[in-house]
Amino acid sequence: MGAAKAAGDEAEFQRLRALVSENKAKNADLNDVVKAKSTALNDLLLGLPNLPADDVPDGADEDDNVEINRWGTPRNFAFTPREHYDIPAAKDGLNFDVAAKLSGSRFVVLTGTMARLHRVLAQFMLDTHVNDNNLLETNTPVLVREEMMYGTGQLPKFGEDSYQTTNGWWLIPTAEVPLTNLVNGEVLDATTLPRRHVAHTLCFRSEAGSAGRDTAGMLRQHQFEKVEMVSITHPNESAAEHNRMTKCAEGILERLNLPYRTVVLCTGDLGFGMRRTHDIEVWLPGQDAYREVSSISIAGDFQARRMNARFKPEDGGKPEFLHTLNGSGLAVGRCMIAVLENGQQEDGSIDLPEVLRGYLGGKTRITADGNLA
RNA sequence: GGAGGAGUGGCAGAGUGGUCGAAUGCACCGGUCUUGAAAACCGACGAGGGUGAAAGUCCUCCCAGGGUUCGAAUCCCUGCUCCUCCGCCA
Repeated sequence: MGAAKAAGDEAEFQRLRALVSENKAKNADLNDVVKAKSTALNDLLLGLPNLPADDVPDGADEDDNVEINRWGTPRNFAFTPREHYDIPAAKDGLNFDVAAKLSGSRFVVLTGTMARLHRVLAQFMLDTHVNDNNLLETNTPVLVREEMMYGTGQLPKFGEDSYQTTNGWWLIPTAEVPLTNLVNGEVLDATTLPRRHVAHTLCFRSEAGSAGRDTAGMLRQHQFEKVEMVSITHPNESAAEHNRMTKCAEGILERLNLPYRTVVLCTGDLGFGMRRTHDIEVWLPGQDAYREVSSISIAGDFQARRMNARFKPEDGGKPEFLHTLNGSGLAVGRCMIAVLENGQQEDGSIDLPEVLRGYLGGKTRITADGNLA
């Protein structure tokens, strides 16, 4: 038509013009149909969970998880060990009442030695991951766009578990969201893989559906701190990376001399977007139970597909989807609970792990009245 | 928060309604020249997807999404991002 116009052939131009106009209406109708159907299809696809890896054990719930590692021996207590919030050395520094005044239930105000221990634990974790495990320290926003929550799989199905600001940002429930979405929409050079990030962030969770569970102490909070690891890998490397990350997390507990066990989640307990998940559970003598301090998962290409995150193969082939993995390394608050409960003494004081001494001015314990000594 | 301006290939930067997926320069790549390199010169040179054994071929893409039009990089609307100024704040 451009040619006809340029040649000044007005008759041909008008004929073509009418023809196009006619087809245009049909086209518009068809486009509407396509759009409606593809939106519906997309919604369905976004609601589909990931496929478990072949070696994930079948099972209905957490009782069917399979232990794959156990480290350390729980101490033999000559007295009945207390829960963290009842230990004299910790009691005054964990203030749930004043936190309730400020913010409501499931919050805590830490003061003095508790605040310092909490901070120091996070720093110890970061230092270990950066210096010994070669992860890239990363500091991210904790408010993210909605599409990032789709990218890692929190949305569309699990919006009620997180918080959203009035202008549309989401508060991250885990640093997995910003760290993984760093590669959202990117085509990476294969030679830059793997990418290994670690970040210490606040996390926010509504804890919808957990009413009445773990309400005592600081085990389950709306706001907590976590050191998170995220690896972006070539598909061939992701399985090995999963084990590497698990060791990184386990290493933190070993250095802190805290007994733990590692389980592989069965199909029934596996999260929406994950192929295989290892949970690391630390021994809490006050509860006489192993409790989760870390969850390390391989998403395969599940998140990468949602994010359209790809890499260019070294042989120059077409871009392929990356694999993404994430894991806590570790939940700071829960880890502190373990330090408190495992180190408690009959006199109400707490012996601290050796590795923290350098962070605590050489001090080795918390006295029953809450001071470092 | 207010007022302006801008988003084009790896980078810079033309293009303001008609064979534009897009000038030019730089970078990169191949070659000539050279003992070698540089310079100079010649050539090639955006991305994603479909199809194909390959050569090729088709589709989509000028921040994103809508709209106007027979036709949009170009006009309109919305969003996002960046820049400048003012305000405010850590």
